[in-house]
Amino acid sequence: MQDSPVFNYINSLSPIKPVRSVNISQTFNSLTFASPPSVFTSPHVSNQKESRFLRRHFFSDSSKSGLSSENGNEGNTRVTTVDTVQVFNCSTDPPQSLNSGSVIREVDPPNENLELAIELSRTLKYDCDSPESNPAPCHGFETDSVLEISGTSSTLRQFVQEVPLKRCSLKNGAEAQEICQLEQTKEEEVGNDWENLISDTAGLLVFDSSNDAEACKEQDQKLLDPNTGSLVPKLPQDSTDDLLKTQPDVQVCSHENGDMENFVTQSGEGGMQKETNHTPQELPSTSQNKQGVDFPSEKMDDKTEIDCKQRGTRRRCLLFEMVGHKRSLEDNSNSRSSISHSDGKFASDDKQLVPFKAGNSSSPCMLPGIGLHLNALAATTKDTTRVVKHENLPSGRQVISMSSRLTSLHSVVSEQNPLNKTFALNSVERDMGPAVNEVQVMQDASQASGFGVREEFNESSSPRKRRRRLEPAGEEACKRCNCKKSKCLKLYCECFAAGVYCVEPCSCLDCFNKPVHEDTVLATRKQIESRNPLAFAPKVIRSAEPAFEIGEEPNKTPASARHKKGCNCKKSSCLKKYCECYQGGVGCSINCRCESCKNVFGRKDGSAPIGEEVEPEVEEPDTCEKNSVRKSLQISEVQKDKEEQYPDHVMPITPFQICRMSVQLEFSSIGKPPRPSIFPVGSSPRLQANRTLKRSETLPTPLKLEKHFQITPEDETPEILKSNSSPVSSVKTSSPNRKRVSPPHGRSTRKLVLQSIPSFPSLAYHENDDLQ
DNA sequence: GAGTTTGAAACT
DNA sequence: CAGTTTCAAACTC
Repeated sequence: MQDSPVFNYINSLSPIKPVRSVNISQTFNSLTFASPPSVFTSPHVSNQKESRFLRRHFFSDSSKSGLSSENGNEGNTRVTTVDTVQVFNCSTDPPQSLNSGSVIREVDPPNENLELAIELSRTLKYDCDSPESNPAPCHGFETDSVLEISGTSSTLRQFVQEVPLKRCSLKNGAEAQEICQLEQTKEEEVGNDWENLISDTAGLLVFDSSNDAEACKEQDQKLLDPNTGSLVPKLPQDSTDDLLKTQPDVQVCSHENGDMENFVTQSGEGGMQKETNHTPQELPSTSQNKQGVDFPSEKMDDKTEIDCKQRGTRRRCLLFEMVGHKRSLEDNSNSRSSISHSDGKFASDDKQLVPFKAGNSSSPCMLPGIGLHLNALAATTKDTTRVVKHENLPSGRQVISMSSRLTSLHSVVSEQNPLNKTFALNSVERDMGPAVNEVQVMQDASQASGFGVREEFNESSSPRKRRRRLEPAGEEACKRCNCKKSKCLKLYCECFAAGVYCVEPCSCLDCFNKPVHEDTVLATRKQIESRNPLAFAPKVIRSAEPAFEIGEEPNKTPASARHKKGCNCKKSSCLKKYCECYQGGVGCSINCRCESCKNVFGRKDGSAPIGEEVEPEVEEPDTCEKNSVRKSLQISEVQKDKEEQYPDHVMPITPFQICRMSVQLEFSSIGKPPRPSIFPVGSSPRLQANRTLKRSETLPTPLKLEKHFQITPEDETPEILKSNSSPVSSVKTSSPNRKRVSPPHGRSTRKLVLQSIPSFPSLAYHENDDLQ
């Protein structure tokens, strides 16, 4: 690992790490809140909420079981965790009622975001922890806490704050009161500190990402210092010694396995630290627990504890990252360090994640796996089954990335075992950090054809995860090729045309559109592009204006949305999918040479489209994708509704796109097996063209793209936009799903984003900005 | 599932 | 650029 370029890259980024913690938290916030572009903003919220619920349910089930076991088994630490759980329960339930009320109050506004972040982290944790290694207790705790937290939206804060409190107070009945007081004081003092808390927690999470206990410790310490530097100092204040002595919670965290607890503790610590900062007095009483956990610095136990904590944080980081990857790649930067460290765990996590994903949409994102993961992600987003499949599938689909990095990575990943892949991907992606945006772009591009958009970023290769996530879901679920003579190296092949590798679901013969033949694929792509630079560009271009206008019904394709080349139908009357215009859900235009055009979406002659009736039909073919996507989108994003929903309905974007989006969204179940991974087309002009189109007004792809990207980019995008107005960000911002999933405030991600941003021109972003 | 239809992609 | 061939999806049975 250390020798790996990725690791080096991460190291180079190391300076940022300290900041990351804070940044990350912010990124989450931004992601959850701001990230979504204007279009997605509202939807994000909704998505997040929904996702929460889903996650909650999922977690609740698993977590509950885990809790029961954990509670019985674990000692102090466990108790603390239990307490935390109780606390959460209290928040919801009257009994302890510590300060749940007050806590909730504070939390409420940010609750969603926090919850999202927490959930994400949780999900990530699950992923990481879930694997066999972790002792049930730890997981149980985390899950429980998570569940509870998720259950009570307000709990986030509580969760963080309470966790420490819990530890401290759990044993002591009065502690709860103290905690409540602390929380209250915190609330009063901190006021909006919850964000800070989040950020802190995020930082912790970042640390957690690293799996290896030792590495984690080291890194964690390092990271902690920078990130939670405040925390460290605080710890002493809190009289960590007492805490440590009193609570061996650290022990509880079985280094690797105990991560769950660690997470909790850490999260609590994060909150505690802040809290402590604010309310040092209270700390002493409750601090014991906290300190024990938090301030292991001096004592060996402390160290171990710290490690555990760190681990926990790391995992969280991973979790965030994971989340981020799935939903928003933004966090990549943050997770980098953690990721690199946690590789081994990741693999396990990923595996676990898969199941989780299935259960939760959260899934983990899993970005983890590159090809597979991406596919899985896509699949997972929609269906758990897919996720599983993806996992099972070694290489799954991969995006074809022109960029050397991406391609190489993809190839490597694809070749690697699923776990390894996931891991590598994660690391790579993280390294790629900026690439995240690219990934989205890639996805978009891939959808349309496009790689081109990402070309710039392709180099960064960050897009992979996103791409994978996005792409796989949509395309995989939706499409498969059945090529027999083209070897899947011609535009006849839908997979190839979509910029994705063929996957198992494909029935193609002599397929060369696989990561193994990456070189061939890329060469062929280049050749085709040389002939037609727009060959891989989306066939349907929407002008943002009309398409999304509220007034228009989704069914009707905006005048702006039209097929790139126009159709040439003669017998189908543009009423069947033979017609690319119809298939794309757009009306025929002057460019069409069709005969007896009866396109429901709009006739060549300019006659008004039939209207809504058409949509269903058009969508039907893609129903799986579209439906899932739509649902997810609708649920998730209100703002986007106009654009997204309409786009989905109206915009007949390529099914791939839809599928991908849906995948990214995570919600949807899957319909179809994962699709080929997207090619990281390097420098295809397409991408650029697409971007331009988007900006200019390419409706279809942009929408989809936006959707895909929404999650991660959003958070970043705003910032980015502010700073650079990178296209990538815009794209990402658009994807509501990710936003939901990862609320990363992630400043660290910001960094990454920034990098990526510059490279991309954010076409979609403009729209988003406008919308915003 | 096999066969037909269709129109885009590829080729000349 | 037009015409032809190839191809695979869409469609039908």
